[in-house]
Amino acid sequence: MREPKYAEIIVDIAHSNVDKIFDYALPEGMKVLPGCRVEVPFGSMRVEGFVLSLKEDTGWDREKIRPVLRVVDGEPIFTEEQRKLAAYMVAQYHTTLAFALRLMFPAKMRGERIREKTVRVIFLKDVARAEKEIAACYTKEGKVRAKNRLHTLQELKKGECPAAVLDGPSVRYLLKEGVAGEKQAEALRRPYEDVRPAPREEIQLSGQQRAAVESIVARVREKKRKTVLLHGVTGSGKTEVYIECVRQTLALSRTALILVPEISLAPQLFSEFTRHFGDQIAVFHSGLSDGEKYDEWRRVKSGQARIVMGARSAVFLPLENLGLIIIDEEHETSYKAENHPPYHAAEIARMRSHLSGATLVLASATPLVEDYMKAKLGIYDLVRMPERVRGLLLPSMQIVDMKKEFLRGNRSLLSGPLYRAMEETLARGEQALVFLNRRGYASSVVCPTCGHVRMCAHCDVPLKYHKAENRLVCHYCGRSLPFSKTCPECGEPFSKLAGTGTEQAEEQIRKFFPGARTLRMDFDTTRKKDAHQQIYHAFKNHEADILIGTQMIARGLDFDDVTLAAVIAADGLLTSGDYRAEERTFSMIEQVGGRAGRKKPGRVIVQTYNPEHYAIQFAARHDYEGFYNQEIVFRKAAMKPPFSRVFRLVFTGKNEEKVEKVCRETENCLKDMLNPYKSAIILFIAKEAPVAKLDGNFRWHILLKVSHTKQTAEIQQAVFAAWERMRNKGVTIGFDVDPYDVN
DNA sequence: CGCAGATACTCC
DNA sequence: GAGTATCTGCGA
Repeated sequence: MREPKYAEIIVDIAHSNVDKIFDYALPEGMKVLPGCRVEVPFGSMRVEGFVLSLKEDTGWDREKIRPVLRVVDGEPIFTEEQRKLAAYMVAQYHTTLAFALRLMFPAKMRGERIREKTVRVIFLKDVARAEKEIAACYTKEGKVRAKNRLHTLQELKKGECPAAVLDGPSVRYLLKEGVAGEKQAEALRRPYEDVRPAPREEIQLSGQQRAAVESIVARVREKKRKTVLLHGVTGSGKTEVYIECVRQTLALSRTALILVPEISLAPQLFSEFTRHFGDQIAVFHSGLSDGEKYDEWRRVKSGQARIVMGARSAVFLPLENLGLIIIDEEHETSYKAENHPPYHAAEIARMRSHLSGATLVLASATPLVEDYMKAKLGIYDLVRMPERVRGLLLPSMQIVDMKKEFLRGNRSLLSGPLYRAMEETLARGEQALVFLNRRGYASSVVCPTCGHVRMCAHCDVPLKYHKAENRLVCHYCGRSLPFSKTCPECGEPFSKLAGTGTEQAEEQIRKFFPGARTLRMDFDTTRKKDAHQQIYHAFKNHEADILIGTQMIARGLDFDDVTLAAVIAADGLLTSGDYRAEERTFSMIEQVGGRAGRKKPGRVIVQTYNPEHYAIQFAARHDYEGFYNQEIVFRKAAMKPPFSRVFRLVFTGKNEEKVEKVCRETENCLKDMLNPYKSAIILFIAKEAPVAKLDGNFRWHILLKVSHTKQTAEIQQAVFAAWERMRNKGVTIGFDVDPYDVN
């Protein structure tokens, strides 16, 4: 075969103007493969580009062809599978190929802003002389007279050693004498170095767990491209099932990917995996340092790591010969990216499973209704684990009507039943978990005279009061200002705090139970690195009796002594306006409740102003099936997803009139284009966004709800066309499909 | 006509 | 993304 002379290249500029293939000439002798990056001249610039393929000839005018200047990567940095994934995203989310390819490797690799870390390593060159040197470290009487040198020699006898941990003068001496040599060696930056494999115990699987493993592994073996929905109640032992499935997948010489909502919130899942698989695991999430990301990526790329555990972004890692993808807590919202592009990790995983023949497992105690529907329709295979391990029962649930509490004159956070339950729990020396989905001390500050609510100067949202700092904080842009009681509108010297957050909840609980030790886990107490882990371990070791927290205490945490879990305000999510509100309420109660009674019988108390609400009622009975049957009827009646699809365009900019103008123009433009699809359109509105201003930017949006028909894809293309036509007018336009958040 | 600002096209 | 060519509106 003749040498290829030309390369097809995508320049690394994320702009639709240049989102096409460019041909470049390969200078004689230049070695490059598809998947490598190269540097090329582009107009008056020099840019990085991705080589898509090589060819012997070009259809372009030879005069116009310019040469590749330099090869950036000796080896491809993305696989064929990843290229197809990127192409899939271009079609689904109307992004550019360059942008999609950037998701496939750590961002700092662009422009070669990160490199391998090397350390100076010292090793023994002359073992015989080293022995002599060791002998010389002792006096005739056998006393040590050169302690540092002796220690250095003894360390080196065990094997080569980084210079940084040895005594400098001794090393210099040994090098000068030719006893030791030095070299540069690569050092991998590893996250969680402290979590090391421990002797592993044999896993004893229950019958239910064994059945689940067998049906999943059978699909891995057959390379059956069918998604499995693993519906296992909280405490049904999913971790052991994952480990056993991964073990058998590795035994089939294939690799495994485990996605978790947030790695810091899955500490025991991670440590269990490390215990079993040690260095074969790579960890990947946005919290890693750039160096760690780069090195973990390379460990995956090189095949050193055959298991990946990571958050959403890990779905793009270059695992070859993928056999199994597990999405843990598949109902979690963190799997959805909101933009750039607005992908859902499960969608990408499904595509990967299709491309690689890997088995995709979606696991949850409370699956998304759209996924459960697919299981019911036979599109997914359903595997159930309805029982808790060790014969434990699901905790008993009690609903408390807060309207009645209010009428009785109880204005505090804790209802009578919850107060008594906490009292009993503490008396038994057990632990309680209190969930409240609002952080800070108070959720708004109101003037009792004129009714003025303190707002953020940059966002259209009320400020929250944080007592510890005595400041008003915006939970959207993060800005804060010192708190003053005086109303800035009317000068009234007092103000009223409304709405209880976790900070105040902790304060109230401390007042009620002065002897109890409390811990709080929310955004504010977990800002520091490893703070999650610290609070988790402190509570697990029973260094506190009550844990108060937001969302983050609802997920996969495992505490043996927790026998009471409380949901303070179950209505919090019901009023969010999101079409998933009911589903999220159900799953939140089930998840929080699932923290109770994992080793001994537990109970759950749910406080609400809507005790009759079906989401709360079904959760109280642990009846997912019942909830699903009701919810799917409502979804269908209201034509909500999965019976429809929602497209959203968000317009943001500093100039209020311009934002509105561009939004209205887009609306008109779309109106014409959507004419042929009138019958499929359920909702089409263009208006100011619910949060009309964010971080100084004004916001408008277009919501388009379309029934699921064959035309959905065409309508999506029309939305993309309108988006394309309206861009570059000084207003940023964001796009989202089936948004989780329409604020 | 002259000029500025918006818009369109090119880059292998 | 940056540089350049082309169009459009408007005062003179």
